[in-house]
Parts: sequence; C-alpha cells; structure tokens
Amino acid sequence: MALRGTQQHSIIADYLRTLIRSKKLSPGDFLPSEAELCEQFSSSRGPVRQAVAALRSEGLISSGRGRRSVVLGRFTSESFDSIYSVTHWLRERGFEPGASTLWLGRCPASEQEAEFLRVDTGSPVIFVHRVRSANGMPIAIERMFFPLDVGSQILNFDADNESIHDHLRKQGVDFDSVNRELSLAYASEEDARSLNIDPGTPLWRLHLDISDHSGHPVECTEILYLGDRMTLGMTNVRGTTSPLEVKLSEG
Amino acid sequence: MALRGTQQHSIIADYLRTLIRSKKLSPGDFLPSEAELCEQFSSSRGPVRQAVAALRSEGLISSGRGRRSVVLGRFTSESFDSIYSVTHWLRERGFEPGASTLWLGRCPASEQEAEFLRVDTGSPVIFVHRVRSANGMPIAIERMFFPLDVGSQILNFDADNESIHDHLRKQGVDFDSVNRELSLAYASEEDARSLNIDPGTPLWRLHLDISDHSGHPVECTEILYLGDRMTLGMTNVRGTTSPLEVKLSEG
DNA sequence: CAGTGGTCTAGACCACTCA
DNA sequence: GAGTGGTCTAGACCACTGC
Repeated sequence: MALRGTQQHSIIADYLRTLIRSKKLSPGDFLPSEAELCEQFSSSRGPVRQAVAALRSEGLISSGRGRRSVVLGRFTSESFDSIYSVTHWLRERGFEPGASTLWLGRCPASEQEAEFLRVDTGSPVIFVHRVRSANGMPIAIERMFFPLDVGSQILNFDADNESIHDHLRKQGVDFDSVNRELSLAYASEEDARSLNIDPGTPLWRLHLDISDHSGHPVECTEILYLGDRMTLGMTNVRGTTSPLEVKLSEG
Repeated sequence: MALRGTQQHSIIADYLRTLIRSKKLSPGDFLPSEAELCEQFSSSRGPVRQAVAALRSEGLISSGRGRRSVVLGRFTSESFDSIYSVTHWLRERGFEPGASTLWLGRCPASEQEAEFLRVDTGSPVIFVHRVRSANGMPIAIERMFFPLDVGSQILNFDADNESIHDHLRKQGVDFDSVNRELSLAYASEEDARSLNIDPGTPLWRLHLDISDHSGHPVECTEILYLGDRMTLGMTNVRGTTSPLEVKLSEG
C-alpha cells in the first residue's frame, strides 16, 4: 500500500487502512471518531469524511448515523492498472508475468472490435495475440486490438519481455476507464493447444473495452483464463454502489 | 431508478443519471459544470460534488482537474438488495423468480459455515436448500446457512413463495455487508438432477458471507448458477477503487 | 442526554486544461 | 487568462444510537 499523495484525505485514508491491515484494528472494532481524526491530523471534517468514504467504498468499514464506524474485514482492492494489464495484475499478486507472442501486426477489424474502436468493419487495426504465463505456467490467452494511432507505437515492440501498457503509457496513451465483461467460454482447438489443455475445457472469458478520459477508445481486448485457479472477490456495504452488474440472458 | 431520498446530493445525482439514461447526454458529452449545478439546485458545492462522486464510482463519468466531466456510458449498477437476494436480483432484471425448497431445517454446521457464522463445527445451524428458477426455468442451486437466532424465524416459513430475505428484514434482521467470491465449479450428480443438466457441467459458484452493521454474521450461502446465461459487467474509472479483487491460486 | 455520523453552507486557494 | 474540478476550512443543524 503506497502513500498515494500528500493530500490530507489520502494520508488519513492510508493511516486507517494501515490500522486495519496491521491488525491494530480487527473486524468488529470501532474506527476513531471523525472528531478524533480531525484533531489528530489538524484537519477539518472534509478530508476526514473523504477518507472514511474511501474505506467504505472499498468494503473495509460500515458506518451510519449515530454510531461509530466499524471494521468489517481486511479485504484488498485491485489497483486500476491491474484491471487492464495482466502484467501488473500478476506482479501485484507476487507472480512472475510472462508473455509469448503469437502474432503482432495489422489485421482487419471484425464487427465487434470495429464497433467499440469506432472504425469501419474490415479497416485495419493493430492486433496482438499472446499466451500469458505466471511463474512460467500458461494461464491465459490474450487478444488485444488497438486503433492504428495507438497500436502503431508497438509495431516494433518486444511484446515478449515488456509490458505493452507501460510502454504505451510512456508514449502518452491515457488509460482512464475500463468496461469489463466476464462470462464462461470453452477452449477452441487453437487455444487449447496454446494452453496445453483439452479442447472444450471451460475458461473465464474477460472482455475489456478501454477508453481515455474523453471516452475515446484506446483498446479492445479479450482474455481467456484457465478457470480452475481464478477467484473473484468483492465486498459491498449497504449504501455504497459498486460499478457492477450481474446479467442474465433470456433463456 | 427510484428517487432514493430528499437529500440534495441524491436529487442531483438522480438528475444527472436521468440525463444520461434518457439519452439527453451521450457518451463523450460534457456534464454541466459544478458551478452550473450549484446554481440550478440552489446548492453549495458539497452536495454537488457528492453527487458527481457517486456517478464516478458507478463508472458513468470521468472527471479531472481543469476539465469538464465526461459521460462514459449508460452502465447500470446493481442494488445492494440484489447482491444477496436472488429474488430481488431476478425481479430487477424483469424475470419472475421462483423457488422449490428441497430442505429447510436444522443441520450441523460444517467447518466452513461454522467458521464464518462463529459457532462450533457440528453445532446446529438453519439450512435451506432450494432450486431457484427464472420464468419457470431452473437456473441455480441455493444453499443458505443461518445462525440459530436468525434462522429460527424462518422454520415455519413458506420458502417456495416468499423472499426469505424480505421476511427476515421485516423481522429486524440487518443485512449490511456482503463479501462475495465467484469461482468455477462442476455440477455434482445431485445438483445436476436438480438443474436437469449433465453431471460435470461447468457452473458459477458464488459464495456469500453476509454481516450486519456491527460485523456479526447473519448468513453464509453458496449459489451454483448455470454459467451459460450469466455475464458479469463492471466499469471502473482511474482514481476510484472498487471493492474487487481477482485472485489467482498457486499452481 | 451526550456523542456520532449525515448533510449543508459559504467561503477560499490551487493545479490544471483549453481556447 | 478564464474556467474547471480538486482540496480544504470553519462553522452549522439534524437524525440517530446507545447509555
């Protein structure tokens, strides 16, 4: 947990997270009152409440009118970078990320990619097809599509040994929002060979649509994960809304 | 989208959500400036910023220093009730929920339930085993465990035709926070029969640990969903944290 | 009834974006 | 340089909890 800034609200939030993660506060314990935090940090209530709101939206505490805030658990949240970058995701969890590139170059956009990337179907986009591994074991197939202006910056890139997203961010590409869809899929013949599994094995299919801060598309990606080793955890507290929706298709 | 209160911040947030959902604002469009919203609602900046923060954490907008906030999409968020109640979840999505109870009564707690419910392994808890359906088609197996003080209130309950959670909430049970874990499972012989599928069919396993606002356990549940009809959608914006973690087990 | 968090006001300064 | 959102202050009143 890095100190993310020198703003008072994030200092206070980090202090509270540390109280919880270091076990100085356990589930069921009370947080310091807002008045105490104001005094401790010589702050007004604004920053204190901003900090407490952050913890609440992370599922760490529950609070309400008239009662002290209560610690719920020691849950961790994902960083924004780990949402769209398999490399960051693996590193943050202590795995050594690996990539083996099967394809990197132009290809005509299919209908699905074209729609999100706002280009014509069949017009050229940059396509990257890789097998991703954790500690040397294959765990996922990655198919990434970039619009030409973004993707042309990786045409001469060593996609086996560096993070594409780190490189693009250094080039000024702004990854600001990600829309994810998780569903169930079955391994095709081709992907089964890449992952060294049987065709038809169930997989997690994760589809990512990534935009910059103006809402312009910068990437459209599909990742197929081996399902047996993956778990998705969430904690939600009444009164907060998480940007999540479980959908059910017509049957 | 119901008006959730008469507080200014939620009135303003609902106004903004309506602008987006009614297509008066489209992805890429600018939100009104905070100053304009202050004037329009005769409000100070506090409530306006609280409203805007809510939309940001729902993934609807992106904002940043020096620039107008931008609409990202028309994503919907799940209500808190729909997280822990299959009945609410189905109703909100326009399906007719159904339940067929296979078992309702006491049973000795296994190690897993005992740990979360904070009772001894083997001591009695209330167990409900149901097949859930949407529009008459089976879609999930539900196994719910309640501590005695909570669960004893449903021993004479018609679990086929009423929502257990609605009933318990009327009895004063406080469902305040939910920790969820989603993973991949394969249908057992027994569950396959209940769902009218082949044994070994891949399913989503959703495990719920539910607590009241003090952090005391009120329910521990496992739901196995037919995977082919389920999708999970999320939108995240840089700078906000969602209470979510994608975990990878050693392997 | 004292203490708590939820809501709101009316200012202020700053960092940043964009025309 | 005007406008914007991010941060902060110093108050205030209220609804509610728990003693």
